[in-house]
Amino acid sequence: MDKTAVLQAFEALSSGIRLDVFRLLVVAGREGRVAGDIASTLDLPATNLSFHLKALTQSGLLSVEQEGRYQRYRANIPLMVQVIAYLTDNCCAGHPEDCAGLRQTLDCSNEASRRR
Amino acid sequence: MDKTAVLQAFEALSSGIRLDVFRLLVVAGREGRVAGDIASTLDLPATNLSFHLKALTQSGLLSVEQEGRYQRYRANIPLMVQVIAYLTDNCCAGHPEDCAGLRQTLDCSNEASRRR
DNA sequence: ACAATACTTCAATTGTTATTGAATCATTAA
DNA sequence: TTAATGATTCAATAACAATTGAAGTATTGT
Repeated sequence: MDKTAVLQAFEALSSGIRLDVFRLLVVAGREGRVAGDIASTLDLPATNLSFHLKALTQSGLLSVEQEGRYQRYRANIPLMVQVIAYLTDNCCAGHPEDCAGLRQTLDCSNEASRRR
Repeated sequence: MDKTAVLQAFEALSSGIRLDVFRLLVVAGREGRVAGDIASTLDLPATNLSFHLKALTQSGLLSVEQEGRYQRYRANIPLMVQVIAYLTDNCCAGHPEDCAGLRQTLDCSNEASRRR
């Protein structure tokens, strides 16, 4: 994973609007959401949302697919995982207990995470 | 975990210098590193590094401790974990297989992660 | 006490990012 | 084919972040 890609991802996530958009699409999963749907959910002018969707897409965190006159956006989960891996790389070198919470937090197949 | 805290963390990580600093300290672990040490490792002027250390510290991603005339910085791993949790929250609702790579990637106590 | 070292703050400049309304493009419905 | 809808682009303005050198504060060594 190269640093500039990770940086672009963090830049993309460092705006409140884009963070909301991305999280919305993380939850939406495979189905994704079309732009207008996102705009009304987050109560944003189309022009401003478009600006942020472009930034997120250019960072690679979102993908777009055209559906007639709609644009369907989806979160790129594998990229998200790679970014996290880059950040946490070697995080507990010598002291695995320091980041014990990490595995637990991220085991999204367990009960606790479903309750979160 | 509140959104503004997460945003501050992403803002902090969205600069190449701060990303390098943070990762350096993630690897350094409990021991941390003093400012001058970080400056020489990353080849940065003290004044510029100081600016970025302040931003990282204000975001909560770093802690500082004074040691005589030195300032020792450490990564705040629990906050990093919370930020990741916020981002990945509900990431595989209904489709656990979509983020199967997540658990594996982040199991830093396993062999593969030590080799990364 | 004085000088040196470690680091931070300040102020000025430069560069980058966000927001908005108007205009545009593409697709669908009448 | 004309009108309506969904979405993006453009240009202008406003807001914010990064870098630098000079000055300042705190601690240690002589």
